[in-house]
Amino acid sequence: MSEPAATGNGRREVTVSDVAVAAGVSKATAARALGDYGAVSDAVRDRVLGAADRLGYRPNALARTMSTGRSNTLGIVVGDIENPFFAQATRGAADVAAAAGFDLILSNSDEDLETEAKAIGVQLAKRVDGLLVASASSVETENLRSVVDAGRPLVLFDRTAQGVEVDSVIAANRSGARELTSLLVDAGHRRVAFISTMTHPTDFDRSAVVATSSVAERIEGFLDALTAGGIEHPERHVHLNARREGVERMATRLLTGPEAVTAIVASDSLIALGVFRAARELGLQIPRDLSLVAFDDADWTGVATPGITVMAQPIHEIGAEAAELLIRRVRGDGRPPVTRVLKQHLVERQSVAPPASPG
Amino acid sequence: MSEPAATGNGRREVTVSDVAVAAGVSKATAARALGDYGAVSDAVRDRVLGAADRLGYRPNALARTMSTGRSNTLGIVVGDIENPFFAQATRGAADVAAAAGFDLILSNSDEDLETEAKAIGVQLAKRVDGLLVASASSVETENLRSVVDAGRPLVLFDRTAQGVEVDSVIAANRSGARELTSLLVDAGHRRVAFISTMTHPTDFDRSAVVATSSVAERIEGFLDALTAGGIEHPERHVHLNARREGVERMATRLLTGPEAVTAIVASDSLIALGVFRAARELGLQIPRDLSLVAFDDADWTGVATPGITVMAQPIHEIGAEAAELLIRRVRGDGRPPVTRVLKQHLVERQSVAPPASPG
DNA sequence: ATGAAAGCGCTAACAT
DNA sequence: ATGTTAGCGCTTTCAT
Repeated sequence: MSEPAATGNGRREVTVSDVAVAAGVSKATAARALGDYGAVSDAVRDRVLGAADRLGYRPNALARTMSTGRSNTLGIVVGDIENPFFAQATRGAADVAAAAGFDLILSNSDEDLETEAKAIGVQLAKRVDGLLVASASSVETENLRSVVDAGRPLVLFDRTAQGVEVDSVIAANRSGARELTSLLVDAGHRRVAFISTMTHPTDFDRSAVVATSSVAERIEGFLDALTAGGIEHPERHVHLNARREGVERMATRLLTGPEAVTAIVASDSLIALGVFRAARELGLQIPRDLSLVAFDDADWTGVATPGITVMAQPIHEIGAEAAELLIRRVRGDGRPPVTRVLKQHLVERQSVAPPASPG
Repeated sequence: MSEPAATGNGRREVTVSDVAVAAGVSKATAARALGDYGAVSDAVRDRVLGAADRLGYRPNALARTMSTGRSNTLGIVVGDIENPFFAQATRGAADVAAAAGFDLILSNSDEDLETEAKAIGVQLAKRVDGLLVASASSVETENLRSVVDAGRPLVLFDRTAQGVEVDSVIAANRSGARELTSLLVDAGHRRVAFISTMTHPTDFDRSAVVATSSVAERIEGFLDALTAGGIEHPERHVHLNARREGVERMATRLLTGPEAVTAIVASDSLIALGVFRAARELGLQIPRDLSLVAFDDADWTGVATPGITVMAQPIHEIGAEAAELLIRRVRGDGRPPVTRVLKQHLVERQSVAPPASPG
């Protein structure tokens, strides 16, 4: 340990001790003045603060965490910060955290369990006071259990997890999907596809367990609507693994041939964008040749021609609410876990019409 | 310090000492095995690792940082993570950081100097090994100086800062703006407006110092093109403070009345979106009634009707390159600071046409 | 109100 | 190869 507290350029950090010496008081007194706790006389406080200022003292949050056991930091693990959904949810959480005096550490899981495990490991190692996670899997929950086992408060958002008894904040995906899909069915569509990028080992069948609960619920709502519309084998209309095949490629496949679909429900706005592009590429007009609806009121859905009808989620609020619940837990709230379900709302635009050739 | 290492639920953390005792070795040996450094016999390593596993040992990264002086963490301060530009740049940086074994801590500055100061303070307090920042001001640089003074490596991205001698990664904004604006001027437009949300105390005049260097450079390029086109008083065509007035409101103002502009250069894709909406609201057709160009190849610019002609920036690369430079500095690179200027490239779509009533 | 000293969990000399 | 010990910067008893 030749230069323990040395920075890259070889300069040593200014510590409480340095300030104490400069102010002619004990370390403890200096620390009290600097950390704004305990009792310090005004005169001494001024002297200490002055010295700190002069020396350019910067508190070491790590050392503080070491002795107090609290980091005043929350962690958040999202699929991909570039996804506008996660960006907005993160912003909602960050604002609440900041208002409560907490910092936020962000990690991407890439919707991959191993990457998620690493991300969580890092956060735990950094001793965050609590963790917000949109888990890569609602079924394989060891990653989440490890957080609970480590004794750290955990709040799930966007997705719940089976058998993990913690607070969760999600949207009413099933009813939202039902409403969205009904628009299509009621317009007369029979060949309707649901597209998700969710990774899944096989083709979808009714007994399948879709790893992400939010997607699973949307599928349920979708099936509800098809069933209500008297459409047989509704499960055959669900198409997963769009990431593997490529959204545009899958959309192109579904939109061509004798069995081409006349309507599509996109599981999120990124998928809808791929479908939109594929349709344009094929020379198909929305809504004449294809009716398209999606989740999330992304920027482009309002300015595209035609505007896309979407089910909007209160994304900021999801993040904010999750952060609020987490902070409450960090502060010692011991009530039984709650699951908050936030409403979605329909934004009708011009992307839905009856099918050209009914059937 | 009644329960120093206790977690929220009162459980005590498992430490190196605990593992050492369980494995029947000294703390140092256990630490060596756990931290994967120093020399440990295979037999002992297995024993230690086994014990650690059994006890559920989780390394404390904070303690490690305390003794090594390195956190293996980089900080990044952006204007707003919800802005796709920053989301992408952050992702680029995060990927490079992760590949090099660094974590990333994110803060939003809201393009506000005070908030930025706080954010930087937090990062410094957490002893990040280095800092990436897109500064709220390229002119008032005390925040950045404080980083340099603290001896932490600093890399600027998207924006440079006057008199702060550190690595920077920016895009070729002036030439990009010149090219983009020339499209308009060459098409015959004379009443062309440049819109930015940049806060500025007064109306723009030639001597004004625009706080954000990237915007300042875009303005220069814009003026270059107007001047080359023989347009007088080009500076009167620059409109700042669009955030204060509201982008749509400002666009509406500029697009109506006898002096209505026939073309607009939007300083970023969010502004362009506001202009697009305002135009639609006014019943103006692009490009017949209004030619619109912007920076950044955002999703919507490709699916809107008509497609918007944009100057695309290598956003990921900006973040990635910045992170690379920073990591190099953290590792001790002492070469003089460099400024990397990345090329922009034009994506021509259908939003530019000659003005309806020339002049 | 102030000071002395111990301790947070870890690493790094320095022995052995 | 392993153990002993000091120390990172801070907070917190416990005295005074």
